[in-house]
Amino acid sequence: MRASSYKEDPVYEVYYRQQEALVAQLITEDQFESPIELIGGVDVAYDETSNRMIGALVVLDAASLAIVDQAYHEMEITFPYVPGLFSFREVPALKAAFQKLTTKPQLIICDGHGIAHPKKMGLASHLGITLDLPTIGCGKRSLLTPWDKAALAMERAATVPLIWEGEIRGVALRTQPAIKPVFVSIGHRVSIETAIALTLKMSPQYRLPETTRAADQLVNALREKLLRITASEEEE
DNA sequence: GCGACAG
DNA sequence: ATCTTGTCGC
Repeated sequence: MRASSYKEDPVYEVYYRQQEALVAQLITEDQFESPIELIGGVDVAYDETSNRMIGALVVLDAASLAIVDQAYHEMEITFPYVPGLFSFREVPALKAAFQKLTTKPQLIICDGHGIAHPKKMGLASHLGITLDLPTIGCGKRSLLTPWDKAALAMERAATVPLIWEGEIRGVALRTQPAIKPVFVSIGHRVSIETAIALTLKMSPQYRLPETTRAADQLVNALREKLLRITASEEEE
């Protein structure tokens, strides 16, 4: 497991310094009231043509997986996609969506990493600290490559650690037998054990957690609506 | 020097 | 992320 180098673009210096300040507030152990019954999922969609984005947050009942509440926020895109600074792009819209919720979740599973990030400040950690809420990072691809693919057993719940600078920053986790794993890490105020257990609980049937799938569906429906509006304005 | 690089 | 045609399988 090679500890790859991580380059910081001097252009974004101020944001890297901000990440260092945020890491000081990071909590990597369970700190919440049990039981967790309401879990949130997030996703963001983009329309580069209109330079607008939609952040969505869906709240599910952890036992039934039923949707309890949902909210979204549309706004201008204000930050480019830069690997390592992803959270600065998505947090503003997600924070605004969170504030519109009637029923707040007790924890959020994010579409992106937590501390499985070169500076331990992926989207999940940044959002968790911003909202002061427990969060789990659950990405579709690892940012900390490479990982030991051959060591990951085929059965559901199999894991293999993601190592970075000699530390276990997260795990590759198979949520379904023989299916490509997801990459789970501590976001904020949860242990890795809790992060894995809740990710599995919320992924009874598909590769991705139901929270992520629900947020994904909402954001795609909203995006279609946004594109129709953008198109009709261009006709005028 | 080039590549790799969450969504 | 978004774009984008077909294709394989339950």
